Amino acid sequence: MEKTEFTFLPRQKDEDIVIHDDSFNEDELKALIRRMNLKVTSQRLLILYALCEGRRHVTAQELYEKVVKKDSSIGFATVYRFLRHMNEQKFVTEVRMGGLPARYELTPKSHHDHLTCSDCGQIVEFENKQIEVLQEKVAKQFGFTLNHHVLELYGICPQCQVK
Amino acid sequence: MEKTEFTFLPRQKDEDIVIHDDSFNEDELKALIRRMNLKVTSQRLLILYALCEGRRHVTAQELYEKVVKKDSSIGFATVYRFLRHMNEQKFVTEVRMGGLPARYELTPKSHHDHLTCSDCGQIVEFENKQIEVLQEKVAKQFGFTLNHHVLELYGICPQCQVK
DNA sequence: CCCTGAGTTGAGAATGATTATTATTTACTT
DNA sequence: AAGTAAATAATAATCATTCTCAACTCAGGG
Repeated sequence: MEKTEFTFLPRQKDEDIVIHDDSFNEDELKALIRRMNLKVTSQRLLILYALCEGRRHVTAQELYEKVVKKDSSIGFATVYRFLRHMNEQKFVTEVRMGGLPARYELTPKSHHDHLTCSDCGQIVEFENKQIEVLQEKVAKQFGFTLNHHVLELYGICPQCQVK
Repeated sequence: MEKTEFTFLPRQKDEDIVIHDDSFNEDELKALIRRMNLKVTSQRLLILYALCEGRRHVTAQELYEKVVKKDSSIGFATVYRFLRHMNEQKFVTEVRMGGLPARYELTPKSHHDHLTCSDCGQIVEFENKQIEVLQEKVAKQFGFTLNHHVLELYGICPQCQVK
């Protein structure tokens, strides 16, 4: 288990996370930023920190609001810019749904698909091997070699159904 | 081949389309609008006409520009409004890709997904009932009611594999 | 440790797609 | 034909995101 993996293993819930000083330490975050050929700044460290420790699938605004609490002088453009960089370099993945604001997650090591609530935007992740096998089958049927797919399910979540 | 099906059978290429006076006649378009519980107006007829005759997957702007040539007084809000109505009533389907403007197509009678060649862009449409059943299963598992999904497979087509 | 220049930042303006507002016009009902 | 509810054009508003740019800061060499 290598140390550097932590940044790519986002947690499911806030409560799951206990940050010991040596797990999200500055050096590791700095190395991560350098790997993207970017300069290390306090702002970027803060943003990364918030991303690692927070809930998955945040919008840029949510992330900005979180980060502003730690450093009230930070600008939202900085958050957008950094998210864009990280997305380009595949360190985060952008998820878009309808016309709603984009949501970001640290790119997971293992693939998963999304089930999104059309009403509140909540995203549930899932993995289904059977579906994946069938996809391979379809591709083969047309002589394609498959290398990537997007599966997004849209519906209404239990909470929104009540309303 | 029933007459009323034409509106739901978008064409692959512009060249495929020959509009004889009796195929997209006003009465049929009017009936279509009334089926949505909307009033028949010259603007809506024009928009519908442009949608039926044009290429698939147009943006609201493209459609507006097309329609404005026939009636220069038409407003773009009218196009957006009507597209929204038709989308709500499932007469057109909205497709969003990245942060790009939404694209619309007349809702095809039979649902299909896409298998796209990452190399040449060729698109193969397919349908797989088994996958759809599994999707319903996943949604139910999380308490969601499913109403729509996007499944896009990306790979290399047989022709491009040879190269 | 300081200099330098290239990269980064914050603030706010700009953009682009889409939606809301409103006064006016139009379609359908009686 | 007259009344009324809906639709329209024009334009303002909104919302997420990107751009601009002057001021600031990091990294690397002397």
